[in-house]
Amino acid sequence: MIKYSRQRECILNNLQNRRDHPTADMVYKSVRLEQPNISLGTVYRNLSFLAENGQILKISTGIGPDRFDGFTNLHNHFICKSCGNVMDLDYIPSETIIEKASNDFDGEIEECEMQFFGKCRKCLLNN
Amino acid sequence: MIKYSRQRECILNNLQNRRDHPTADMVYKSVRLEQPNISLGTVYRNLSFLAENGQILKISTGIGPDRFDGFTNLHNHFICKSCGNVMDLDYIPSETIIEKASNDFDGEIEECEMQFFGKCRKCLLNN
DNA sequence: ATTATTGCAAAAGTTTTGCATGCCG
DNA sequence: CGGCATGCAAAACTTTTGCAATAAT
Repeated sequence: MIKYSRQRECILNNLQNRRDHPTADMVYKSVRLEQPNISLGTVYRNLSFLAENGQILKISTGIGPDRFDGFTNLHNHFICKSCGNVMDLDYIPSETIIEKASNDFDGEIEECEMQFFGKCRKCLLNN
Repeated sequence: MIKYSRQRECILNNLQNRRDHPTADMVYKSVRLEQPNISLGTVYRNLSFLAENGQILKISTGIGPDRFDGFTNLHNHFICKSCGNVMDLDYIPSETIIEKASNDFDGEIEECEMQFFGKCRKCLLNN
């Protein structure tokens, strides 16, 4: 049974009101402005909880700590290999990817995520 | 200037002779059978080196530690949400994904990786 | 009253790094 | 010889967890 928690609500609100893709620690620092007593452990616990419930996305980029995204509409991510920042990419292939990929695979595919890597505009200019 | 190292060669060979997607520690344990004095730090350093040089792939799954892949031909990965194992998926969309995605994006996209999530055959049966 | 959730702090786990030594070119 | 690479161990970082206290139903 799931009980309401002010901390969880703040974390979800925080993620839904920003367009970057913060780390757990960034969420922690930001939420602490409203909830000064919240602990980092609680942030981690709720981020896991919300991600498992599909209310947020967890993004593992391979560059630094995991990132989180409060927007769960269908989209993909670009990851800058230079600065590690994550940006939204609204392009979605027109093919029915999961369906086609399932033909090749002996198990149950539920989700597909595309990650694009390269250099963001800012890092291109700073070279 | 890059110098030859027996350790690096062993690590690369090890990855190219297995079809799983081992963690750094798994590579370490395996390579240590031939190179008993190799250290975990050296394994990490060389895995990073090889991945940056495009000789191997680094895979961040979001479930446990990073995985590595000695096969760099174009393919994608399936990640079992139950056991965390990584498997190859040879399906490649027919669209020119990167080209199309670049239209939406203000930076330079170099690579695209697709990760499929779900349950592998083994985990489906064990329920 | 019951139990999910929290705060705190310690622990676990992964990856990086400093430094003296060894090995390749 | 000069400098990259290694082994070792410590450190840095990220994330998880145990437990007593707090808060929601």
